[in-house]
Amino acid sequence: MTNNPESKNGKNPGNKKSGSSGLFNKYLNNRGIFRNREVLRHSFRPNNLPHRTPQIDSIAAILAPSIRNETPSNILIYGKTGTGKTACVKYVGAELETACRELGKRCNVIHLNCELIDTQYRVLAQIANEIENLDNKPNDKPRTSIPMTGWPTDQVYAELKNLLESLGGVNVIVLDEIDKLVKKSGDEILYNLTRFNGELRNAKISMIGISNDLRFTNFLDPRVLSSLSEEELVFPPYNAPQLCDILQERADVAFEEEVLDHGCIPLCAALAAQEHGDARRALDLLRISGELAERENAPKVSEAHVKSAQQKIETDSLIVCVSSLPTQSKAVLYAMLILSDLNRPVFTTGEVAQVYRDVAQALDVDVLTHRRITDLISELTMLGVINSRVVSRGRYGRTKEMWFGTGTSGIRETLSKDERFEEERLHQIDIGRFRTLFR
DNA sequence: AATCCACAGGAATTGCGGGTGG
DNA sequence: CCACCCGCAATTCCTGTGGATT
Repeated sequence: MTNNPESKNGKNPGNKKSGSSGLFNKYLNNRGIFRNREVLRHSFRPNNLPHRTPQIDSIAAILAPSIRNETPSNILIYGKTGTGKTACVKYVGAELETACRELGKRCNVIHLNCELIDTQYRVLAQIANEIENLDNKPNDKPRTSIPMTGWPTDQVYAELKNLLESLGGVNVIVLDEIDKLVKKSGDEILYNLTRFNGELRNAKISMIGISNDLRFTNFLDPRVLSSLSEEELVFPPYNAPQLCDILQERADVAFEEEVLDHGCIPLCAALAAQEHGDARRALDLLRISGELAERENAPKVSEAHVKSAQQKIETDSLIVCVSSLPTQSKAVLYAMLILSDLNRPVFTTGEVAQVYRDVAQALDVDVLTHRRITDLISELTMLGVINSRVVSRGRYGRTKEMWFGTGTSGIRETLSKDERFEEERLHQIDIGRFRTLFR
């Protein structure tokens, strides 16, 4: 989803020996824009999370019993992307671990990203392996008594139980993106995890589920739900002023003195606030603005840079979106391109369907029905590739008008990269016929 | 006021690939 | 290994409809 243009930044040094070409000199002499660009990445964990104090306090209060070796309640956390859920949980988790260590208690926080670890087996195995290697020094070679595949699930379950029992203490298991896990593998794992506490004498476990999807509880067994959501927390989206604070804090570290124009941060915040208050988006904007300024050797980051960064993010995501479209949708999109080449800024479903027929035949793919085309058009609208609205033209029927938002060049370029859209085939389409047809 | 176009878009159904349990 | 099921793309059939024209 978030593609990092970072890697494109590296210039190819060619075949010359390093240091001799002078290729990088202009970057060396340039007084940098960035002091520490890493701070702007979403993987970076700041040790201060503005506007999340209430949430942090709640989590801390709920987890507090673990320092007295008691079992904390399970927590379910909701919130859209970029609202700081993961950051807050990691922060509190780290604090809890250090607090316990000072008291000589054993308490582990195990963070699992369920987007990667998405089956019952992998969850159990991953927990076991993490617990085993908790006390390792950096140079110790990791112990893996449970293979990543091969064992029956109940054996893994038993092994993990032994492991927990032998180590003791409170274990907080964080299931990040838990909705992905449940959608893929069901809620059986969650049920099994809740059962652990009944079978353990020496150790305790507690769960924190983090979900982007507010409706995901629909997929849960009521018993699992009631146990998992003993406590519920909602992370609301940030508003523009709050995003400003977040950005300011990181910008102070990330950029050199005085390189940011005054309006940059408020503008980034405003643009990101329009899109559901996503802090990641705001940080991306700021970082890419800086990178753009750096690349063109500008002394400062201006609001214009922010605007082109916004533009870049938009076209980048458009390209990713279009290139991942199924062939049929691409064919529909290509039909629309033909229409717009005929100097028709807006076109109707019927026209698209007619042109599409020829496109599909030229591409040698199945020709879908009109009904299906309307659905594909709706999908393209949903994805923001095109704009559309239903209009009534009285005697001349009721249809859907559609048009391209920003220029077609990005779309055209992306389509031409699809091997099935070779020019040779597309030349078979009789564009002249349409020119006379729609007049 | 009645008509009627050119579709929108809902419901039911089919066909297909991938996964699952026996 | 096969039978089965589920999710999804796609088709078929269908009813609904805003408003210029008659």
